[in-house]
Amino acid sequence: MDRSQHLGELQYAIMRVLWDESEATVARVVERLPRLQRRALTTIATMLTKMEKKGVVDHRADGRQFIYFPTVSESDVHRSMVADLTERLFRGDVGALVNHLISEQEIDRSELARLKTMIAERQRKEKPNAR
Amino acid sequence: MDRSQHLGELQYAIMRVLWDESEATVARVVERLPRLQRRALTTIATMLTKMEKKGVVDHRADGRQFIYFPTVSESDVHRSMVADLTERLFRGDVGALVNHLISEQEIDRSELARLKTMIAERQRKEKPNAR
DNA sequence: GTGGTCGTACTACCGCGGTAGTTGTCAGCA
DNA sequence: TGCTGACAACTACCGCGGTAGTACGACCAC
Repeated sequence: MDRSQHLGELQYAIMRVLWDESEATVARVVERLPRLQRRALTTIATMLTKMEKKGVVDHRADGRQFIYFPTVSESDVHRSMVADLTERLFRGDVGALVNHLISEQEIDRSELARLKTMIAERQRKEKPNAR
Repeated sequence: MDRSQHLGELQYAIMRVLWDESEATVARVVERLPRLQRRALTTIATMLTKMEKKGVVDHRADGRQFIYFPTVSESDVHRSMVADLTERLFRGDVGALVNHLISEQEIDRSELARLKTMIAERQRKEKPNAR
């Protein structure tokens, strides 16, 4: 099982470029990286190699160049990383995490209202085929 | 600034013991660690030393022994780690994270209802002194 | 064909979580 | 007084994210 598609800061930034562009050469990735994440070409190339070994990207050759593309979606990564944290910190209790978010984290009134709507929406989709 | 009170798996398990016991010797920590996290005494001692350097625990001497105690609370750590992930994955948008949780993560009907109550509760506390 | 450029491969290194053996020290006991 | 056991300190290593220099192969321009 290829669990642990946990990505570091830079790796995630690289994935963002790839998700955005669908595919890109190393040079293209570097150029699309936000200033703060910008690194030497070789660094990004190394990172991409490691990420390929990990299975989150793959590449095909175009002449001399390698064109990299993602093999996992952004929501795959989100799911995996959020689930990881939820497990670590709240023994997998998603409700406890949400509770933490609305009680301990900065969140304004309009946001709260938006969330209520989201939940109602979700309930509508859930109710009909309740198991 | 002592940011980054990000804790690894074992470190968090150690903190859990410390929060639970208020303070403990190395031996006591080992003995209270869940089976899966149990490690050699020296490993825990090393870990505690590193954690002290990081500022999440401190110790006092009792004769030959060191008694360790936490210097940060569990909710401090939760806040810090959750904020970290929110920043990384959702550009700090807490609502986006909650949205992800209720739409992508496993969550059942009764849980959904519980969350609605939590939000309503929170709104009652928020509304009066709306800025 | 020979040198410069482009681009990947290889290698090395840092920091940190994690893991634990070895060493040194001290207190209490024989 | 000298041994032993309990502890902390020190040291070393692994894996991985991150960082980048250097080597090397291929292609292009002259």
